[in-house]
Amino acid sequence: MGRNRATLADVARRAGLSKTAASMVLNGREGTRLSAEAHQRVFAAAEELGYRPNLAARSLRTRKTATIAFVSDIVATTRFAGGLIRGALDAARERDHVLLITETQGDATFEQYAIEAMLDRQVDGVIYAAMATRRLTVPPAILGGPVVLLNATSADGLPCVLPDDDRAGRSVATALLEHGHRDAIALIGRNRLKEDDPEVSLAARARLRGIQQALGDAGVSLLAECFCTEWLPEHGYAAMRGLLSRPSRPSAVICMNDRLAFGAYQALGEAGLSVPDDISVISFDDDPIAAWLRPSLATTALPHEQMGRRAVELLLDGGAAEPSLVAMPLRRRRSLAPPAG
Amino acid sequence: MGRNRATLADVARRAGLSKTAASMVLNGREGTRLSAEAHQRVFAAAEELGYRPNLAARSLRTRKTATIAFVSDIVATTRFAGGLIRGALDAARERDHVLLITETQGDATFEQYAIEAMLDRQVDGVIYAAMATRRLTVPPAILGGPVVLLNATSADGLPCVLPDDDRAGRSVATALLEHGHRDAIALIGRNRLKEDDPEVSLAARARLRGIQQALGDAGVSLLAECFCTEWLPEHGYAAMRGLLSRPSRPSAVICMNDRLAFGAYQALGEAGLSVPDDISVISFDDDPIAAWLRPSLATTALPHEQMGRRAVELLLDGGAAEPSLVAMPLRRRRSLAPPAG
DNA sequence: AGTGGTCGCTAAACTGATTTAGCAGAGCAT
DNA sequence: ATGCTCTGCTAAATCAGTTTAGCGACCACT
Repeated sequence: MGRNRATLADVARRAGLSKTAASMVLNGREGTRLSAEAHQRVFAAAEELGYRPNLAARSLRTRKTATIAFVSDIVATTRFAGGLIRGALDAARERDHVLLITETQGDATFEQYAIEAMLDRQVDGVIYAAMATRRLTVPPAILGGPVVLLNATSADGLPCVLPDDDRAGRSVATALLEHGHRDAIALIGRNRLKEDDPEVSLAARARLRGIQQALGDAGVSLLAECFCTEWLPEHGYAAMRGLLSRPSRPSAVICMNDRLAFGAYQALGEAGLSVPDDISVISFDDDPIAAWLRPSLATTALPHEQMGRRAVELLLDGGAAEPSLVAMPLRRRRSLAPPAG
Repeated sequence: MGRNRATLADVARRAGLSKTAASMVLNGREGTRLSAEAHQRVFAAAEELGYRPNLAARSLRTRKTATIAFVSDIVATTRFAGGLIRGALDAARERDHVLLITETQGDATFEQYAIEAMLDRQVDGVIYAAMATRRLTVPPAILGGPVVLLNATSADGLPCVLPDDDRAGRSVATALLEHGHRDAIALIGRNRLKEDDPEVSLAARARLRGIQQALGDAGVSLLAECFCTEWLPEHGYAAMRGLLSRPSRPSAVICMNDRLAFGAYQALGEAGLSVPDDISVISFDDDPIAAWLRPSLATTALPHEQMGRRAVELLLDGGAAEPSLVAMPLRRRRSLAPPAG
């Protein structure tokens, strides 16, 4: 790999100048008194030789590697992670940086190992990402340099990037109100653990609060709230069946995420009910399935790409200490309609 | 990041030995004549100082970085990619290596840039991954060192890792035969472009061939074959509606991937037909939705994790030149039953 | 003539590791 | 006493850059 690469010494020799001169010219150093002709010769020589600096050698002296560590618990390899990484990659590329990615799988030994491996490679900073939006404790080893938390916060007040779940909750509730739903709105996906323990989730509480605020402002209260032990399709299915067995059927349902909504759709389909004519459905995340469902599912998108991008920007360009909240856009789709009758 | 790290010189000084001695001891060099006591002192000093070698410095000398480039067109950030990366990460970790990940988004300029960025960092080798299993042309820049193609082949005969779609096709067909389906099996997802142009897809042709062979061996031929311009839910939906409008209804349907099957489920649900009592369904990929569908969808899993792992093994441990085929396990689920009546 | 400043450039130190070449001392045979 | 080998260790070169310190030539001014 990369054998036979021309070195700075080669360039200097060809240009008939010293390594010093070549280095300064190629780095565009101000204030050197090298002649225009010297500049020409160096650029020409570099061009002819296809010179590219050896970054290992450079970083040995400068202590900069133009490399960022992206450490995540498990985010790197899930469907939710794609956007985070893509946004980070894009922003990194724009700044001539590159990403060293690892995953700890929630294992402390792996984490320790991963962080050491990154630090040994002299990364310029660390992005520490979590799959579920939550509060976590940052391993002390990475506190020696720049760190940004992605989809997470910590007690240390480190810079962090979070989705604006609170506002998303309000958008979702407001969308239903706008369609005329009022006193027959049900909620699927209440979960004490997620709501009460910030180390488990920050999203559940924020989404719930947003929903409650928007409904409260409109003088509306929820018809029913279903608790779910997990936010998976099967739980949404069970919850929806529960709702349908009650005397008063809801006109609209808010699901705490799209997978619950997927399960809810299944239950509605089996019951012979139509979305949105009988019941409107709206949720959170904008999982790919949301657009595939029939009818397509209205939801608020987790702005993964924006978040990944923001994390890199915060890390390299510096930024505010308070949490950087990224808006979750509402995707208006076919699952919304005014209440029947 | 990593300021104040102890250097080898620090360790040597503390041990009362030369850098040479310290280096040799810490690298476990055979044949040095350093005393047992010298070994002790070096290890103790390294331990006390928390010494970790600076890999930039080491690689300057050794031309090894213990870093692998993972370059993909778009795989890194899609739901399908997770496993590839995870497998690669695991195998890399086991060999004390780390992954530098980039995505080209199919853009030649980005690709050029990404590859240069990796080579500038002296990576030990490149894994070049594609989202769709296909044949591609490798950029010449990476041919200077070890390369492994992941989910792709090339005309250059480079080592590559592919899913065994042919065998998966046979598994799928065989599973239906085992359930007693014979002359009423339909296929959804024929696509000339995918089948005929290896630069678009290798999977379509291989899956089809596997299916045809297994059915042919049993003396069975397909009841119907539906062509789809893409392999998305909407196309599966349309194809299934088409099938149901024909005089003879199939007893089982093979879908070329799970997204098509998802669409087919939707059409079946609307038509009031039951899976698997009225029609069995089986497909390919083992997308997460396959397990979430009701009833759960039988499918053959793309062995992403295994593939990513294999790529790293091939790259670092060397291996056969012929394509390394990874088996696609059959996931037997609820969507299979004997034909009705 | 001597002094000082600017211009255009370079030698050498430095980064932190690995590796080559070789030195000092002990033991042994001649 | 000399030469030889073996043991246990080290000095210095090397990798490919960046950076510091400063050199020689030329000019202007007193």
